Amino acid sequence: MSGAVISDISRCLIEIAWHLGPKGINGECCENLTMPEFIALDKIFTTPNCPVQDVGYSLKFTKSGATRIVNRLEKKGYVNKIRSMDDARVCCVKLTKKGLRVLESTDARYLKQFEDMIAGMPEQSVSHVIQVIFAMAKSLKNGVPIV
Amino acid sequence: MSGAVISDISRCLIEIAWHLGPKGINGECCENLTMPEFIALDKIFTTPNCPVQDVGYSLKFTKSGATRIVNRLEKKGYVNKIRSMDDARVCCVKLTKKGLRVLESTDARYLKQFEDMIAGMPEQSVSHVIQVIFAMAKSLKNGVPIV
DNA sequence: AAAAAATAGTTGACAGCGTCAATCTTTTTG
DNA sequence: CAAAAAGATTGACGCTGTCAACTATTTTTT
Repeated sequence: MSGAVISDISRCLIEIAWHLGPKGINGECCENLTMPEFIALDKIFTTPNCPVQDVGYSLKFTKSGATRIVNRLEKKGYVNKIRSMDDARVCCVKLTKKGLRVLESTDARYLKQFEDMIAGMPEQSVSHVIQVIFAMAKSLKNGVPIV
Repeated sequence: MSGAVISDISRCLIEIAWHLGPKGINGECCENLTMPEFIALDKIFTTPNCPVQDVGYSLKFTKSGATRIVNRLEKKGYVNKIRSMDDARVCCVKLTKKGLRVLESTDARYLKQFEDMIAGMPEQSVSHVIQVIFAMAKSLKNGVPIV
């Protein structure tokens, strides 16, 4: 790979991250959720008896950051915290009905963005793009944390 | 497209944005630059006599946000502001040597990330993935601003 | 079994960041 | 020339995550 291609790849990745992610500090991704809040909600949804810290792990936040984001979600009515029966140090975070609803119904923004993006790249076949996106997401999710 | 695929696509896009982007509020993307700062620097690099507001446009910041980020870059020694000869209202922002250097030498993190990502998706051909990434970035960059 | 260490979570102080609205300066318009 | 518009800046503000200290509970040591 030539130097030019390398820096182009960097720029492209940054471009993708920036446009797909929240803009500015108050960028909302859906309803009144920021992107980290959405990710937290999804983590809570997919983790049975999710401890507060697990939310932090999936966001790469410190444990106090985890507490704060969970508290924010609780204040917004999307989750509840319940002391674990097995270990009284642990708080199990659970989605409320409202949280489940917002999670299930807020793919709209990203789908729209996907459609706009696809519309701008007619030379690519949709199913190819979807394949690559799926593979990228899977690889990034499982990958070693970035230094 | 089925509902499941739609929500999968949303999750994937969020995953990609999150892992490629800065984590947490102080997420740095390279040296001591945040991702918006890097984008600003790149914009300044590619725009002759770049006015402060242009930086804001490319980041979708307000003009005061633009002032703030340019000031931050100036404080870090990456850019200089010079009053325009043609129009004294305008500040031309220019890269310093240090700014040019950081811009030229900080593709490493993203390249590493790209390589890690590629390594995690062996079923995809590298050139194919690069094609899709380029097309995605181009489409997102030119696309209509996201609501 | 008591003491020590580890673990989960919380909180106050703090700093970074972008917005808003007001303001200043310079340029353009009518 | 007066009024409006445009570029940039600034103070106040709110949101967000970190750090370090602290509480409470559980596990390990001895």
